[in-house]
Amino acid sequence: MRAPYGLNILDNCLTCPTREEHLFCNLPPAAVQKLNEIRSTAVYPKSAMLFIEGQQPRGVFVLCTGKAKLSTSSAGGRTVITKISEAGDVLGLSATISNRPYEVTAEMIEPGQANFITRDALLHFLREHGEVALRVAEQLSRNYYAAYEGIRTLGLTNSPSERFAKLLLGWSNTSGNGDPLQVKLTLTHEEIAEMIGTTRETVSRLFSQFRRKQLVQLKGATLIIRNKAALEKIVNP
Amino acid sequence: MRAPYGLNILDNCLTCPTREEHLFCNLPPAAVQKLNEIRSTAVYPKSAMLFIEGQQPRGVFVLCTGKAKLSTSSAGGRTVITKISEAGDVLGLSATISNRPYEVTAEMIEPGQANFITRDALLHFLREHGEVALRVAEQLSRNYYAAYEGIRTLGLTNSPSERFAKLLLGWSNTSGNGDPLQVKLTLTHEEIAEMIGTTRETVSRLFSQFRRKQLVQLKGATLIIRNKAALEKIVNP
DNA sequence: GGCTTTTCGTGATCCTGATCACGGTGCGAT
DNA sequence: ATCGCACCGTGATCAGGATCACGAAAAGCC
Repeated sequence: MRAPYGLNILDNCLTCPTREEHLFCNLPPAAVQKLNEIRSTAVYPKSAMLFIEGQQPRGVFVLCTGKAKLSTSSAGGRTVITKISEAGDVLGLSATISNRPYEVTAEMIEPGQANFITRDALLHFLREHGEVALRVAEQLSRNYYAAYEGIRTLGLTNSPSERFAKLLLGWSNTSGNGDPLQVKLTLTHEEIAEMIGTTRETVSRLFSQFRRKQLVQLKGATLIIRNKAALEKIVNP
Repeated sequence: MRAPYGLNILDNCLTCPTREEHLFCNLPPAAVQKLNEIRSTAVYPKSAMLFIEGQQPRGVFVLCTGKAKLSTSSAGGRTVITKISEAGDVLGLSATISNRPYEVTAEMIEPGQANFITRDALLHFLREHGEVALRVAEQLSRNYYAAYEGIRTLGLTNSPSERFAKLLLGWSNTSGNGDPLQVKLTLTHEEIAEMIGTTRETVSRLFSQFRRKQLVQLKGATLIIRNKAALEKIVNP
């Protein structure tokens, strides 16, 4: 089955290859079956908006493939990216549960597919499947932890270089492969800047600086971590 | 009934004066009754620690009276205060639900009473009272929102004066009385600094500066907001 | 009431990162 | 090919806070 943007469409949650790993995916078959019925699915191009900060919550999106960035902006045009979401992530959960406006904007940065579940259907489903409600609470707790991690990096370390090093290390842990550690870069400097609360120029300079110090090396869109220990020392001086 | 530190002890959730307002308090009588049975209560002096960041979660605390500050620290000794909790707040909820270490330290800054519910008892209670589990999810969502608000202020406004003005306005909205708006100051400059991610000295200077500009006025421990509009202009320039 | 301890006010210095500015590079569209 | 556009690299400048330092004021404590 083919879709726009050269993607395969996943048309059944029960046979989804990443089913085991995530909330709403790793559930008793009966529940997944039910989910499979109440969801609708769509494929989104790059820079499509799933929802926008401040909108009334329509429901949740379960990202099946692709990547999305979650961000929040100020009136002054400043933006913070709070998370890069990947396959399996549930977007808009807290807003939908609590019926408050979406607290972030979700924008695709790599094209992909997402399932949508309306608020009503979700609440109805949760009431029928009490065991899943607790899972939701756990997921919300995890989100909360992640948010806290954000607060810490933004609040406890007010030097961009520290935050930058921390970000690189985070990447090397989650998506890093092999030794030397390689990470594929998908974000622009601008976006990186928005993740660590600084400016595009500073990110550029940090890259240069880290390259000069042999901490990292750049091969096209691939970042190679050359001196992990030194990076860790920057984070915890 | 009298307790140490000159406080009255509240010995029954059903007759608690703030029962109406908060999670775990505003519940069907049967549920409150049950809660009343599984909780234990204690009175804490100033600077008592309810729990410490990184500890395995023992359970949740429901603050009945007094105030507590929630903070998180880095290895480098830097500290951020993420919230000042007041009567009715539930502390340690997300850690307890998800069984991860407490993500913050909770320290009393005004003596008060707190009920404690062990993790096991809470989970058992939630499984018996399914309707409360959703309430918990809602509460977690609210916490999450609050955390987001923190990220925004720390990430979107990197000028201490902006954050300071924002903090003052926040105070005037929640605890402000009368016109001119009066707010009782209970935090030290150091603590204020930890709330807005700056240093003690900068907070001192900001107070002076705001006083010189007639934005606020200080009468002992009482802060009077003289020019709310100007403060708002600092926040949204 | 005197003692220690915490908290506050403010000056002087220094340095980092924001901001502005401009040219280079790479890539997709036509 | 080449035009256009988004992205990147780097220099120059500048201000706002962090940091250090010290004394004054206020708040607990016998």
